[in-house]
Amino acid sequence: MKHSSVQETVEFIGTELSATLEDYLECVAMLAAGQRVVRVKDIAKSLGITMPSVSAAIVRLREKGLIDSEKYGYIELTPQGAALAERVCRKHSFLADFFHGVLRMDRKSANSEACRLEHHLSPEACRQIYRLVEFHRDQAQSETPWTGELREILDEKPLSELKEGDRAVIRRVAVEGALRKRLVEMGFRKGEKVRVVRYAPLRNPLELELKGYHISLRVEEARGIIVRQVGDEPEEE
Amino acid sequence: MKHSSVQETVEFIGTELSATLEDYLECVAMLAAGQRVVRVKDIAKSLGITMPSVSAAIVRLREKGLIDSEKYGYIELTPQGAALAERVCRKHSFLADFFHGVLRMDRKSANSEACRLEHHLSPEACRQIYRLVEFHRDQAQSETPWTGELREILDEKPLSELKEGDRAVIRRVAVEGALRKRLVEMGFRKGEKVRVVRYAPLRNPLELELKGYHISLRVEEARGIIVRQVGDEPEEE
DNA sequence: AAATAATGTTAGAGAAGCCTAAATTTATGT
DNA sequence: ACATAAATTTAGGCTTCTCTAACATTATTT
Ligand SMILES: [Mn+2]
Ligand SMILES: [Mn+2]
Ligand SMILES: [Mn+2]
Ligand SMILES: [Mn+2]
Repeated sequence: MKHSSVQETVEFIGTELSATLEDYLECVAMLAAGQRVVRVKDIAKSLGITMPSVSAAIVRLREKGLIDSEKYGYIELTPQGAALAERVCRKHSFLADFFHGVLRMDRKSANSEACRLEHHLSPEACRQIYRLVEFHRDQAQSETPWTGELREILDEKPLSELKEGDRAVIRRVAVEGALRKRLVEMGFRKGEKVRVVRYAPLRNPLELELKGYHISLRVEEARGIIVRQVGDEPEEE
Repeated sequence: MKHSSVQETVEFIGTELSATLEDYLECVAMLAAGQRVVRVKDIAKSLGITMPSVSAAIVRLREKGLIDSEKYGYIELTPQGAALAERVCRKHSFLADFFHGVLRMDRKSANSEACRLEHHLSPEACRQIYRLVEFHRDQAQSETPWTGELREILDEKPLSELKEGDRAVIRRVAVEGALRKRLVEMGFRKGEKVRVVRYAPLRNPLELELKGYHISLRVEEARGIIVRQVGDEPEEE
């Protein structure tokens, strides 16, 4: 109701949504999948935005024929809206797979990364990333050596980036000179296990556990110790 | 001049630029590298934006202490501005490497892709992609088999996506039934070379050259023929 | 069946970013 | 030097997206 005549489904061309509106659509789709009905309140909560802003966004989406709702009522996607939401979700999902599965970021970061990028990727880039993810999964499954090598590289990070409670194995001490000598003498050697016990209030120094002893290190020093995080990520696929 | 006291360089915290402003900064840096002076006109032309809009953006950037310029005068980056621009450029550059070098997109698409995404990637994602690019380059250099396999996969595209004049080798016919039989009988077989002679005004049908003969195909039919583009991309690294 | 609470909409405002049209300033040519 | 051209800024307007405060509707209690 609004368009007068033919070609409502065919006229699918001028469908260029802003990143924001795509997120609203995606959000509605996800909520709809988990609940009977979707309300302004749910969207507001889920996106961390006030209800009036959501209300206004819903109006914009309704004008584009992507959402169907009546005043004070439930919110539903039109078929067109659902189709678009589905597209966004697919992008989100395989981008998250890329960041988590291939690039080894934790699920949460991978998701937020995906949700920021999903609106800016061209279809071609999507396709190529999708293929890369699939290829990588196949190769990882057949345990080709290169996927292991890559993982080793990707899992390296400076000790200073761990969070409280994280455990890691030391890979190398990436500083030279006196500091290196000091660190090595303290026991920071390849293969050794460390655990972050606690950050001081200002994140400096940080307290570590190494071979049963507790050691304090300044963040600048910890930055030079390259570790491989361990124990995390219970692979909740 | 504006901030009254200490810590102008140290206070580097609240430096969250919008995607737009990052692009302005990047643009100024690039122009500055290629010319003696940068003017509003140059930026406007380079970004495809009107001069008044650029003027306004310059004001916003000057307020943030990232650009130094006086009315009707040249535009320069402050040290802080240059530092930020440099960061954006680095992101752009290795993202472009990712899309071109790893994902096999053509340079132009890779660049525009990179320039859209560069503003939305977290530092962690940046680092991981950077590592992936490096790893891939090393592996491709030592000609490991998997990089070749991956390339084969990434280079596949439907015949319908080629542009006029493009040449390609057929990899497979990805349809079943009568249409498949017809296409195969016409000569669309694995290993055969094709060239796109011309698209009809409405992009349908498209005229192809196959084994010296000219053949017309509807786009829907061409979509089912998976090819590997060839001859393009003179590797202008 | 009120009264109260929860939810949703309206009104109004502000920041970013874009535009066109109209000054204003600087550069250039004779 | 002065007229003209080019570049820049100002002024004013528009869209998108956000917010708070106030009002309206719907749901829940009592
Ligand atoms: Mn998103
Ligand atoms: Mn998303
Ligand atoms: Mn950019
Ligand atoms: Mn860029």
